[in-house]
Amino acid sequence: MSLTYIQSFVAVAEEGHVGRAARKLHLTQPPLSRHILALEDELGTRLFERTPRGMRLLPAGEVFLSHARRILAEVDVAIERTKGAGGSDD
Amino acid sequence: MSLTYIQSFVAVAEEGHVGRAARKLHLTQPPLSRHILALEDELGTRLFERTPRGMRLLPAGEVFLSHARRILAEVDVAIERTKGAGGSDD
DNA sequence: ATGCATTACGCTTATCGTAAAGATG
DNA sequence: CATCTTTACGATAAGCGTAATGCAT
Repeated sequence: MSLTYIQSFVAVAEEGHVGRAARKLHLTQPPLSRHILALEDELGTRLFERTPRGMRLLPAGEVFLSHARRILAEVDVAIERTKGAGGSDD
Repeated sequence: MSLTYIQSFVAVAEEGHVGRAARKLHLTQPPLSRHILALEDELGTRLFERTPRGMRLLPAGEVFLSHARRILAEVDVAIERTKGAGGSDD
């Protein structure tokens, strides 16, 4: 599991489209598509349904999405608060 | 930021010793030491005090530790629940 | 000298981007 | 055939381990 892949997943979930999510992440489609596939492989389940219009969340994907957002938010908080705690030591 | 580095940090914090933490993680000292240095660099603050006996948490390190544990626990929950949600689809 | 952490350095593995290929309306 | 995602493949970058170095008792 990797935070990069989690960020990729959230972007694709929000855009519903690998191409648009890739631009948002300053990345090209292939690596982003691989992130999703790797995540699905690691979790042992499909997260998106592939449609001609793009990517649509499956139930397992929605479950993962809520956790993914929480994880990323928690990481942001961890960074911010740790920087705050150490700022006076430098 | 990387989940691997966060796991490394928690191991070193718990062992107070890079060598022991490395064995616990099935790794050697140098990469583990680099994980900690990279984390400190990214956070812009020292997380450990280096003593002749090993590594001792600084205040900023203790702040980061509590968040780190929460992040790793949340990741575990995310995996478990997503697998559970998708298990019937396969 | 001992017991730590860190730095140097060569190698392996992971990840990227361009280009080509599948798949579906 | 148009619009997506995915696979191939060559190149770059990240990460590991052994060995050497630094630092403090």
